[in-house]
Amino acid sequence: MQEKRYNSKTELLKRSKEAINIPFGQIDTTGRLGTTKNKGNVGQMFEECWFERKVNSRAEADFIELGVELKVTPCIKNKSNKYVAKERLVLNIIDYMTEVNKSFEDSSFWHKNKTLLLMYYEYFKDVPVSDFKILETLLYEYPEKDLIVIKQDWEKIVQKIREGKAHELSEGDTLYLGACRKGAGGEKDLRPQPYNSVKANQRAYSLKQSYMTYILNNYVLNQEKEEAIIDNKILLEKQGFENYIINKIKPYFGKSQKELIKEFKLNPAMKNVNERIIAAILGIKGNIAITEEFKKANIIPKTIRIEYGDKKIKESMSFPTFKFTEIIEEEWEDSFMYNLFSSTKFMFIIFKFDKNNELYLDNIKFWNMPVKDIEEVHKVWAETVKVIREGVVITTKNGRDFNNLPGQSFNNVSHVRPHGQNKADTYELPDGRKLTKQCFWLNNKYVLEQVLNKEVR
DNA sequence: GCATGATCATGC
DNA sequence: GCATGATCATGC
Repeated sequence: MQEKRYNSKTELLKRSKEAINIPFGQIDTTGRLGTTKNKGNVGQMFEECWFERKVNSRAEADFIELGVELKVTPCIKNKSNKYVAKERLVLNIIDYMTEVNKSFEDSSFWHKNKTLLLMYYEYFKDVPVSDFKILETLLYEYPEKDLIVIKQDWEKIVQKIREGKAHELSEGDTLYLGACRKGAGGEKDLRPQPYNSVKANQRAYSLKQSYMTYILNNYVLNQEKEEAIIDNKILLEKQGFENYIINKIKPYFGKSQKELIKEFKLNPAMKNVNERIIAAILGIKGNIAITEEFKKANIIPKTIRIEYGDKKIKESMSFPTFKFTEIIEEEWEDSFMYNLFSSTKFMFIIFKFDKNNELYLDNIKFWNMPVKDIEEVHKVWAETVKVIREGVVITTKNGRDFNNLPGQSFNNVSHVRPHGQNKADTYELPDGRKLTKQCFWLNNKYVLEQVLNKEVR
């Protein structure tokens, strides 16, 4: 096959846009779509059938003459009928052995993925791929502000490999550019790393799902921009994202909640008053969670209140409820909980009680769950699925129902407990009975240990 | 005091 | 109407 050449990025972009709204089945002239389960086949089909290029696995960008990498990527409408990226965008596999000797500018990531031709298509469950259509396309180059963060993400990933910790890499370590697992994770997907004899899971660079959603909303669908926190690129470059935020809040450490409420003229009755305080300090009007940077990086703020003397945190930390009939259909690697803990960074807003029981702002800590603890959540998840499949055993004592889902004594990291509005707030079990909505919680002791960075058990 | 169940209150 | 953060209640 004679490969077609594209003379300019404009010509390439124009060609990509001509594919909008044409069902994939009409574009696929080589039968690539229906033949394999290879997830890459949509991209390969476009490369071959639409752009008339040979499919390859070079370290170079697909359109080598223009330095443009082609990515065909799915989006879906979420519950609120808004378009979101369906998944992270997986880029090239990280060769731990060679990447450590490179600088960002000559890294394999930058070499191949400097400019992306993004083609977003809408994905529908239970609909054949041949019916999918391209929604919109764009040539994407990282905005300067994002590139600062992406460089820092890359440094963080490579630093971990240099420390002999490639096996501890996690998507939650970084903000926009992640190191996501690639392959099933079994023995055959283990790769050598240069500074440790322990083999590490194969991982690939990826743009986080949250970042892909951001691109979709802001550059493809041209929706309204979110409020941004970062307003000083030079400081950001110098300090890094986390320290940039921490340093903005630091002058207020040690101030009492009362003082801060007064200073920022907040309504003390607001249930999220602690988060409002931090938002006010950062100079933003809306919620921290919906600012541009927090959405892009999938950072969830969580307020934590520690009893006097660092003794304990009263309550465990809750997460969204799950449907019993849905969780039993999940695979761990694609499960909600795995995705949550492997790709989310949390911003812990730490308040402490002093000896007069007065609450004061103590610290800010960015945290993501270490891989070994994600494995603990895996155990709780697996037990939960097992109990639901076998039929939840409910015993009633003094008018209270007790179930055999994994409780706090089952595991040091996480447990499952009710989380509904009342007893009538239920989901159906696979056998038709109804049970109060449940969710995963992080054990209060575990959270305390992570926040204080020491053993408390 | 802790584990576990239950439910309140606010805001979207 | 419901998700979510927060908190209370009970009994071992």
